[in-house]
Amino acid sequence: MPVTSPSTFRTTYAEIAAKAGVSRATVSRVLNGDDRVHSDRAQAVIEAASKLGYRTNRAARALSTGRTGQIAVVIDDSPAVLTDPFWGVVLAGISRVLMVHDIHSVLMVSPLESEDGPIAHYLEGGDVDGAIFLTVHQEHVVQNLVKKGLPIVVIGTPIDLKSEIVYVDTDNRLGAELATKHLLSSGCKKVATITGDISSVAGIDRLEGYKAAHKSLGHDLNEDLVVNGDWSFENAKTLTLRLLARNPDIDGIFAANDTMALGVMAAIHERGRMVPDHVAVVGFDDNLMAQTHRPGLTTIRQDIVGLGAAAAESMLSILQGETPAPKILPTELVLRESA
Amino acid sequence: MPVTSPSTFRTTYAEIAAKAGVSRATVSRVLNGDDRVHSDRAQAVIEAASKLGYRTNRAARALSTGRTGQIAVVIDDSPAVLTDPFWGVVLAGISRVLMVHDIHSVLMVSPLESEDGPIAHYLEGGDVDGAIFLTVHQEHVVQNLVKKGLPIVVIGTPIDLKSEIVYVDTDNRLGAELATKHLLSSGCKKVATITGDISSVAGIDRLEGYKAAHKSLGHDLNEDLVVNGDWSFENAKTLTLRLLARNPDIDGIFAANDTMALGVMAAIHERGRMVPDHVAVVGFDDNLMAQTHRPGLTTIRQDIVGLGAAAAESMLSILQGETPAPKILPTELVLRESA
DNA sequence: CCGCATCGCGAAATCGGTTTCATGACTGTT
DNA sequence: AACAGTCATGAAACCGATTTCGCGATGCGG
Repeated sequence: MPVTSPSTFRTTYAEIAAKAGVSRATVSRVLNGDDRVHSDRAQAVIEAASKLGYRTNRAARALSTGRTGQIAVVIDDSPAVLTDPFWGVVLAGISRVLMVHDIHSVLMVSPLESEDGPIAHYLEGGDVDGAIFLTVHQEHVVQNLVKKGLPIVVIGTPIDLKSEIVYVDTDNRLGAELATKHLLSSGCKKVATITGDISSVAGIDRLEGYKAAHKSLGHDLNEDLVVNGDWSFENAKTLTLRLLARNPDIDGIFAANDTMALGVMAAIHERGRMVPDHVAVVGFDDNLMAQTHRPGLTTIRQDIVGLGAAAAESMLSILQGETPAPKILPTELVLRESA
Repeated sequence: MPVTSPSTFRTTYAEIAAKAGVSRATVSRVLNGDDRVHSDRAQAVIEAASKLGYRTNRAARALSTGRTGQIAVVIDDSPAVLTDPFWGVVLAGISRVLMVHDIHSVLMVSPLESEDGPIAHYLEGGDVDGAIFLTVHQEHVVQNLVKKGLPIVVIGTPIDLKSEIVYVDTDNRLGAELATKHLLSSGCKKVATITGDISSVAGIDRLEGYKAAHKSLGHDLNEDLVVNGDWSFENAKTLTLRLLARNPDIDGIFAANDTMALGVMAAIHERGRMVPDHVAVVGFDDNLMAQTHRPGLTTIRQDIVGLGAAAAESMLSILQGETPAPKILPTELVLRESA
């Protein structure tokens, strides 16, 4: 149907072929870097293509090769996720890498409820060559897609299926250890932690890092100082108030993310105590709020762009038939005023 | 090239046609809702398609119809943009609407420097049916694409080309007026404003709203109380310190976004003054920080998801050959502690 | 100088829907 | 009962790039 679309002006191989005096097959070979073409002919093709302003028609190529040149990026459609600046930056990391390889990122914002939900539906439809998941609640859905042969990379460590799913993640354990060690070695005697959601791997790992730091520095572990949070500001604040009431002599708190660290500081202030003089606080993530809050939040910086880039690179690797090992990215302690 | 891809198992019209005992043409008609097919045959086709788990091949369809069923979403690749939670939410709004119409969002994260930059390149390539721009610095680049017939929607009001570009925006002027009126009518005598970047339309409009509120409530406008910021925390803080030094009796400040409002509050505290007792503060956006900061920030809420959804709907409308009018979304005052 | 392997290249088939066009069946009119 | 006009349907062309296949030309060994 000749919908008079903007693409009316697109050049095709036929035109290039005519202009360069070769066949369409040769045009294809040249433009795809097949070196078995005489250099003068190749030159002619390249010139013709550039003069005519040729753009390859991805649909046609996809139909012919079975590869779409597109990767789905799947994000959970919940306010908590989309509101988090974290994912925007990850997205940028992914997009940059893929774009260099002439691959488009197709955004799918939707709850990945079930195996036959809309997302799984789309992904199985063959519209994309693979999928990168930014958050995974339903591992078996992912596993199912993997089994069907769809190249998949997950950002964040899987709980059960570490060995079956390609993933990239921040070194949560070591980061948390760094944070806790900083508190312990800068003089704190009694360091508590507000954990993240400990049904998530990140939550678990950051807690383990906290414990490892104590062990490694020869400090006793007091289970009373470990409080299970849920990554949110309000909850962390409430928990901290309760924690400080029970243990007034706490002089350091490691919050498993920055948002909670702000909640922790709010609670400390509300109790009339000072950060860091009375209680030192360290967070995790180094998000914008860590920088803009006063006092500035000492925290663990993740390489967020790097996380996205690593995911994209793992995807490229899978597409080339390899099976990349999980990638764990290092973290870094950022010193500000809070500890 | 028969790359043994996951899509090896895809059903085609040929198989459905065979199973239903009709021709491929008829399959196409039925699956595209052409009602000129006997209902029993149509039924047979539908059943066969569902039994075989048919998924339409978008590449094939695109090649045939010239429409890709994809819309580009273009975001500026700068930390300031990607770090802003705002855009993630807009993205969700866009994606939701488009997905309902079976249109994919292709993410393009890149600086849109010039008319022959990579983005313009892609967009002209015909890989997408249209483009939604989340931020626009170079209006002429956009205009150029519009002239070439590419359906385009811009989020945010254009500076020069209001009449030539389809856009959606928040009612910045009225929102700012609301904010300022709230300050003035709740007893503030001397209300200053830290503007956004006044080379942007949002910056200008929010400033105008500030002025309109004064006029409307019969307050004099003191140009000394208008300070040009740049949307950033640090800058706002510095400017506020200077402002308060010059005008110690300021008792209200309207910051043109929440990030700056936090900077304003930081400055106020640093001067040993209290929010809102000494100086009341109102922001704009209602982002996460407005909610988590203590004291809670009174601010103007934008319907961010709505902004994305409106953009997507305008795009759909353009794709149907219409020329939608600009859409300006209403705002709402959110009362918290800061004013 | 001849035969066989190699090499560059074009003709044509292919990917999977969509759409035009022609055909045969059927309806209704006189 | 014959004829024009609908109508549902299938055969085939088409979208544009890729790739197989085979042909003619060249290069090499003997």
